[in-house]
Amino acid sequence: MESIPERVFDKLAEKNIKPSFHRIKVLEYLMVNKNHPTVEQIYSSLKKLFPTLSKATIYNSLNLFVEKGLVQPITIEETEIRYDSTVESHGHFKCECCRKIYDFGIDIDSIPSSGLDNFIIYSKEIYYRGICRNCADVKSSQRS
Amino acid sequence: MESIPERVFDKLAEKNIKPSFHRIKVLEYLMVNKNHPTVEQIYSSLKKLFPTLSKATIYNSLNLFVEKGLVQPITIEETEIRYDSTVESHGHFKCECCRKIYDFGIDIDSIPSSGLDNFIIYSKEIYYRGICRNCADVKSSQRS
DNA sequence: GTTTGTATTTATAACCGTTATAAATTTATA
DNA sequence: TATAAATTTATAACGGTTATAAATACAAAC
Repeated sequence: MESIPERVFDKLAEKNIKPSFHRIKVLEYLMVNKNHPTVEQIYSSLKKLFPTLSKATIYNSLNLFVEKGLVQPITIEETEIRYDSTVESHGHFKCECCRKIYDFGIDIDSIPSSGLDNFIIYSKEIYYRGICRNCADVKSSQRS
Repeated sequence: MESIPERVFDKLAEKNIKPSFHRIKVLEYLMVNKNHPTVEQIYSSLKKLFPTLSKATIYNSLNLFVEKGLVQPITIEETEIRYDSTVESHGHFKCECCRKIYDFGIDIDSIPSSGLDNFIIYSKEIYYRGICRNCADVKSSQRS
């Protein structure tokens, strides 16, 4: 099993992205923090380690990663984009109560669809919204 | 078969939304124009008919409709929200070439998922991205 | 028909995530 | 070391959305 720093280098090399210091740190952050962080979250975390960091660098890096298919943007929020370094098939669930975004298992490619004959499909995203188990538990215990 | 004006009234009544003049016009617009319009598109169209219309009214009406489950917001675009008066199960495909958003048939509820035990699910959205048939045709004919 | 209170609409400022721009810095190449 | 190219920084600008307060429309009570 490769370590994360090793996998960061491999992923960047695989997509022909020059492994600059900041790009490495941004991708590493995404691979360690699987909680679908926003630009602001990535920026404020890395800023503590590297005080000269600019927010534009986060945007530059992420936009490059998305363009190259290394990272998936999650548009489940209306206000800001979240990012996920896992591009394999899975869904995202947003709890309307605690606002947390959960991954869940789903095999998107096994789902039959109609009306897309001769369409070329690059990516598929599945978003569910509702109340997560934790919040549902709290609510039901409050009720009793 | 009910006419659209009749269905507009029924839908509003069903959700206990007072049928003000502007709300009727906004919902009617969404039910006639099934092309997932943006706020700007709705506003500029209705503005021609009712010159005193304010854009805030469009936002107010749409936010109310979404809150009441009458209309579905589509967040497939990174920059702006689109709206769909069809809340029944279907997917949205965005062409990266012509930017058009297509509906397609898919039975979301038949798809097995894992990791959401005891989660309460309110809504499901499926977004595909790629190249639509029209744009794919143009590209392949250019190539030859 | 007034009067009074409430809901809706209008107009506009403010907010905030993102993009654009240009200067500064770093990195690569010769 | 000199030159060119790429990256990062700092900040202004952009644009979709929300917030605010005034104006208007609507409803109920008298």
